[in-house]
Amino acid sequence: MEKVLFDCDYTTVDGKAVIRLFYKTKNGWEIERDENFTPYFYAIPKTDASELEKDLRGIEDVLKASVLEKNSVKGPVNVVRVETSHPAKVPSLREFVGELPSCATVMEADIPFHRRYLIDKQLIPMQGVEEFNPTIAAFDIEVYLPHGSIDVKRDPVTMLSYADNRGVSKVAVLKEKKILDDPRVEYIGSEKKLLEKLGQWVKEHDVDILVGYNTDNFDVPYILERAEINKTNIILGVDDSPIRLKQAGMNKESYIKGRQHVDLYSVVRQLFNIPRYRLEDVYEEIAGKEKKDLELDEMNSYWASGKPEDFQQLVDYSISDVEACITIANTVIGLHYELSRIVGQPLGESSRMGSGMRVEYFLMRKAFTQNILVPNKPVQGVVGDRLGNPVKGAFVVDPDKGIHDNILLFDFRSLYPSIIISHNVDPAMLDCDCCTKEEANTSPNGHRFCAKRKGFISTVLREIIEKRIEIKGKMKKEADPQKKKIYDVQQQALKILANSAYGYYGFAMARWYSRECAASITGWGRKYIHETIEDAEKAGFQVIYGDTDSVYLKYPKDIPLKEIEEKAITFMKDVNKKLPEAMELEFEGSYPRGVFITKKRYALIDGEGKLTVKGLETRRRDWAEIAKKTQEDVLNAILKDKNPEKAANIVKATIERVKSGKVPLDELVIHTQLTRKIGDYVAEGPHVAAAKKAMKEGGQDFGDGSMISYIVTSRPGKKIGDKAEIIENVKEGEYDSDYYINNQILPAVMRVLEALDYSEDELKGKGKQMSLGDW
DNA sequence: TACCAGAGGAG
DNA sequence: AAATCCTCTGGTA
Repeated sequence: MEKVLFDCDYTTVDGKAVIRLFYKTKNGWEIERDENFTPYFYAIPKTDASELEKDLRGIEDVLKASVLEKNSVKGPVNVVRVETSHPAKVPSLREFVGELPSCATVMEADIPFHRRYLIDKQLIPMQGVEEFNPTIAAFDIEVYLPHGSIDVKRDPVTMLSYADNRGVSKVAVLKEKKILDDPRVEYIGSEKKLLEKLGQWVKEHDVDILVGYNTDNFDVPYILERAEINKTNIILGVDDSPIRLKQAGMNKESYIKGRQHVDLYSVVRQLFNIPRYRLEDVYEEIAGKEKKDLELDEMNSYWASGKPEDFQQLVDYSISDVEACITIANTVIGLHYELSRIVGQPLGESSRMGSGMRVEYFLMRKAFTQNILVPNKPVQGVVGDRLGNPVKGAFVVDPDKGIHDNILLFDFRSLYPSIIISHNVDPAMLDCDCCTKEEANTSPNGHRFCAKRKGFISTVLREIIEKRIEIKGKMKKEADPQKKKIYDVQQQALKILANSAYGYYGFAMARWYSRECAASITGWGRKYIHETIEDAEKAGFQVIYGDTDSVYLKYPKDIPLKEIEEKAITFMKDVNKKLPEAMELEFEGSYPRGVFITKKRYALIDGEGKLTVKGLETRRRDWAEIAKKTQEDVLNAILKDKNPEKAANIVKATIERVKSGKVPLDELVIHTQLTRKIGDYVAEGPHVAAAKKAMKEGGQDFGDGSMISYIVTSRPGKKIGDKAEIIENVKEGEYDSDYYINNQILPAVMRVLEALDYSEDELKGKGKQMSLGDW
């Protein structure tokens, strides 16, 4: 690999767009230019393409108009390719062309120019980047906040920290005089110079990928505002351009030319399923250990005091943040190199895409190679119609509530992707003329898909799945752990893409949206799970539970486990014989014991004694830790120790502890997210009430998306909301014991204990004694 | 008691 | 800017 493509954009020279490609080579950055790529789109004729072509000739801004054939959903069509000189001219020109009497519509006029270039030239960013061993650096700012609130106009940046994957860690501070002997600290008297340090460091260390945590929405906007106040620029681009901030819906995105900026916050939110996404939470999830943390008032007093020991705390904290970012980057960046390659767009852009956009750019790239016309993005009214017309989803079995022993779990491997490729589920294959009713793949809801040709989307999905199998095979054989890791990341990326295909068909903003496809996929899914349940029952199994693509079974008679397993294998083989070739029911494992509460809420213990909990409070972030922990202990007592008495004692002891008033607030805090602006709530729950109070009294600002961490206090009030206060405003011990006993611990544990009634023989009558009154 | 809004999980 | 199904709480009438 001679060079790696990092970025693509265009500049304007004499009114003409010039593409720039940013390559990293062994000798540094190289910018290649292409002056010969012109913006274009397709005009679709009402009737005759040559008539439309004639109408287009001589129109101002039309450089060239030529008839050519493209493949549409309805088959080959003649279209007119319209070229113009500059991307900025496209919006007005496409409107004008679209209004011509001979023109039905325009297509592919809504693809950003630099992305269009990468697609048309089939260039792949990040190809071979691993061999280059790129320099990844993290940055972070601290602001001294003596006023308790943050005001970018008033409060300067006091610290700027930096760490990279070469072992450099340092921090620039807004203090003139040396305080510490720590060689990592640079003392800088002016904020202007402090801000400029970022650009100097990035250049000095020749950073390839700059990362941060929530840098899009905090650090970069803050730095840019402070830079403006200080009349300076934040030069980070390899062409010496400043970092650029873009409004993207509700959020901001920031981009650097050439070297790529990745905000790990958005990356991590997609990749990990954890209750909270603060930097320390994510670091703990990855590293398995806690990160140094400081409270806001500690930070303020340490900065104000200026004592060496206090200042050292600040330095350590600030550096621990950027070092944590490097740890996170090291674990997630490989997958994002791969996603950038699959999506075919620069890392900075692909890392900020959701699943829908990723699928779309992947499909657009494939469509180009097959001369397929890319459908337009839907207009607002169409999006509204799609949203107002949801697609029926999966089937969930009402569980046989209570305790069960010797449970077997089966599930369909990649159910939805395998349905798509097995039945050729593709918008272009819908209701074809070439197949009779009998010949076509007819979905349970009556949609017919061609059985003679193969759809473009169903085919690329098949290729993805086959590629993944091939890579997994190579991965297994590979001995070198580093190469193994790369294969693993490749197969993960393909899995992510394949699993997004169904969601994409039902995504209201999708170009290739297809209600018929989405409904057919879930329709087939429901059919297969229903048939599997029937077959299991016919084979003598009891179906305890099932959801979408999984079934939990048990054999009701008391026969040896070995015989049950044999019957299970026979059942599975029979099911698989009937299934299309790409589909497969797999045996996932067995569980000695489980308790099923309701749909999507149950717990299982495996052969090693490991507890799996689904949907119950233990798994929810909007329940207090004390309720979650007690529920988990009770589940273990029942499923692992088979000892309901122990469960009862756990609950009694916890309640005593709560009553004593000595439970730390950490175990009582409830985390609930604001999912809209505070003024937009019709119903005011406790978290909203707590947030409102804190905003009124403390001058804090909780916007859309903020996590509210509150305590139900012992303060007077009728509603729970009256007693709810954000944790920062509550003293230890100031909590409402009755609330935590009656509304947190008891509901959580009783849900589990009440299920015991279903197997009284095992409980030897003890279940009956455990009612709410006994406590 | 019945109903709604809201949150967050499962697959 | 991927989808739907589902349970449960707190507030209100």
